[in-house]
Amino acid sequence: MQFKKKTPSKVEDTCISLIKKCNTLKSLKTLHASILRTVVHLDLHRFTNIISHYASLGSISYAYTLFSHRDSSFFSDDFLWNIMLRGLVDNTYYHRSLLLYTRMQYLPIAPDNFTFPFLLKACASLRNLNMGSQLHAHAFIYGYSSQVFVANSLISMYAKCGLFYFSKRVFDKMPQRSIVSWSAMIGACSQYGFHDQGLLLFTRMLNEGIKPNRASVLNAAACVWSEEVAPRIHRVVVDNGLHNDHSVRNASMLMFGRCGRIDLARTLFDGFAYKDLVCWASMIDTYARADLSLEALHLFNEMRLQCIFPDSVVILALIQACSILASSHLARALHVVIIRCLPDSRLMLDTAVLDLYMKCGSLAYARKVFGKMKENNIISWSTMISGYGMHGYGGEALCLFDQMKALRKPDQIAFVSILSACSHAGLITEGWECFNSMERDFGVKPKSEHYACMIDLLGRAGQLNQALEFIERMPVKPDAGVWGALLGACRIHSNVELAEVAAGSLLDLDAENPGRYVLLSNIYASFGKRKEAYNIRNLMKSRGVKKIVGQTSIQIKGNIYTFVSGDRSNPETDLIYSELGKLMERIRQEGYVPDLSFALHDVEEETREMMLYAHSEKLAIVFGLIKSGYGSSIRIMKNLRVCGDCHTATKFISKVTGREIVVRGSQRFHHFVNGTCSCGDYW
DNA sequence: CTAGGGTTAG
Repeated sequence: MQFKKKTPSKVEDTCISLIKKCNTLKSLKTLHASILRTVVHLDLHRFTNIISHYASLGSISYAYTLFSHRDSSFFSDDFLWNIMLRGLVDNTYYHRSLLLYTRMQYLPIAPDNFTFPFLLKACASLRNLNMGSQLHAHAFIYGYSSQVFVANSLISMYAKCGLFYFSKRVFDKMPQRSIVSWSAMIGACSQYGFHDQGLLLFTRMLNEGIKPNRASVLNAAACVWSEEVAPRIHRVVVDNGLHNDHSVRNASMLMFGRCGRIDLARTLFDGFAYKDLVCWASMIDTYARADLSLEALHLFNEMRLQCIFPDSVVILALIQACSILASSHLARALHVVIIRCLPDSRLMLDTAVLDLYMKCGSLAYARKVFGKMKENNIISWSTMISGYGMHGYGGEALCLFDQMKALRKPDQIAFVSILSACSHAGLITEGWECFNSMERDFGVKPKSEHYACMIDLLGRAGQLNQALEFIERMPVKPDAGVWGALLGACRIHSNVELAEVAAGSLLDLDAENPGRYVLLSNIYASFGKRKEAYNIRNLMKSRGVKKIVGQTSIQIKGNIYTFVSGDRSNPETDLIYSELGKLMERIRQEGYVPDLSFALHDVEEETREMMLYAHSEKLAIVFGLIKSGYGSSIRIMKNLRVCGDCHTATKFISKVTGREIVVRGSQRFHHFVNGTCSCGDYW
């Protein structure tokens, strides 16, 4: 590129427009050299432009070198400083930008209203609250803290650093606000889960006559979680002509999906003339979160047919979908895709895969993935710990927890993982030790979930009265999980009085959960209190709560077979039932006694026993025995908690057949080997 | 020269 000599002012203009036209680092360097050859003394304006352009082309170190060797007459120009700060921040050199600001304070140069937004952005990205609030003070002293751009930056800085109420205070005190102030504040509300407040702000904004733009509706849409509100927001979107914007359309789609209107989400999806990757990812994720695994997988196939390659977000959505299906085949297939195609974001994907393997019962693979992970964070540790917990490996979980404690401060969820692992494994002393250390050693306040684990632990030990006392002494309000744990313990230890206490709260707190009614009714039935059992079932019906049909599935050679109680839909039904009959006879000889309290109550005893035999768990196990090679283990999955009678029967089956049987219930895994179960008969 | 802005693991 050649630089032509013209009159000085023209030269300067041309020069700057030439600088701006450079779109590669190489062309900029050539131009820079030729400018230096032609002009002896580079003026401030051109110098700044060159630095700015080096930064925007990514050569921040070059820009910084130029800046450091600048002419002494440019020394205290704030524009130049701002450009340098912007360059650093844009290139994610946040720390460096803050250091430069610190140096600036010792020089005769004052920050202006442009300076603060750059620096606050750096603090926000670094989550450096300390520096952020110092900058707030400086901005105040220099008189810029109410300036719209500065205040907007403060809002998002505080929001990112975890101080929602500081954001709110800045917002409330602003003498005037721009659309950006509103959308930043609404965004903060959605980030902190204050959805109603966010929607309220959005409405207020509209009432003040401010025309919504892209960002504001995106943030408002993220606050929508109810079917009634979603169409209203969508109308605002359409009325303001924002419905053709890609990101807005994707956000609307997700909004409908979140509110349970998968149909409307799909309609929007189908309406996209051009579907980008985010669009596919969002729809697949919508299906996965709605437990529509097969739809998610189907859509993924369609995506592949259009030659669109998945990214980590798509894979995460698929992992979610597979965890419902619990297919270890699919898990491995996905894992292969990750290893081959997605070397980035490995921590997140590996953690998700780890969790998936655990949920599919592939403990060995999970362990392998964890062992090979290059880095670990609190999430991956917790995942592995709760995975061990689900399988009843309390010792391994504790060992891992100890290792983790040396490296990271456990958070609330980490404690849920370890406490539930202790309760699943019956490690009572260890559980108490963990619980006591929470607040004492780590400053983590126990929440309801942690108490629920402890109730489970006490219940397992049969200390039901202590469990109740513990609940009464809880500093937080016991939730459904806590009472549910007590009710479960009452079922195991046959305590109808306490069951009634627990149910008293539970049937209000968790009124729409059918499992609670069924459990209580079973407890009554096991005490022969037919009338009470019947009443509970009636209460459930009158409240319009539908019982979830129990079903068990088993995978044979990549195909998934599902059974419900008394199922006769399998083509090999006759064989299954005749084998089932033989097997039941065999385990009876071994000492199995059917527990009729798990059958329906209003039929004859003989029929009840037949119905018990035909429970979905038993059908799936028998099918597995028929279809799999001798000696191989059998894996089945149930959508609900495993039935007590099936649990007993499975123990006997594992003994008489010599097979390992792995059952995934809704709460945990049961490994049956030679007549015993890993749960220690507390499920 | 400045702020907000679609999907992401326990």
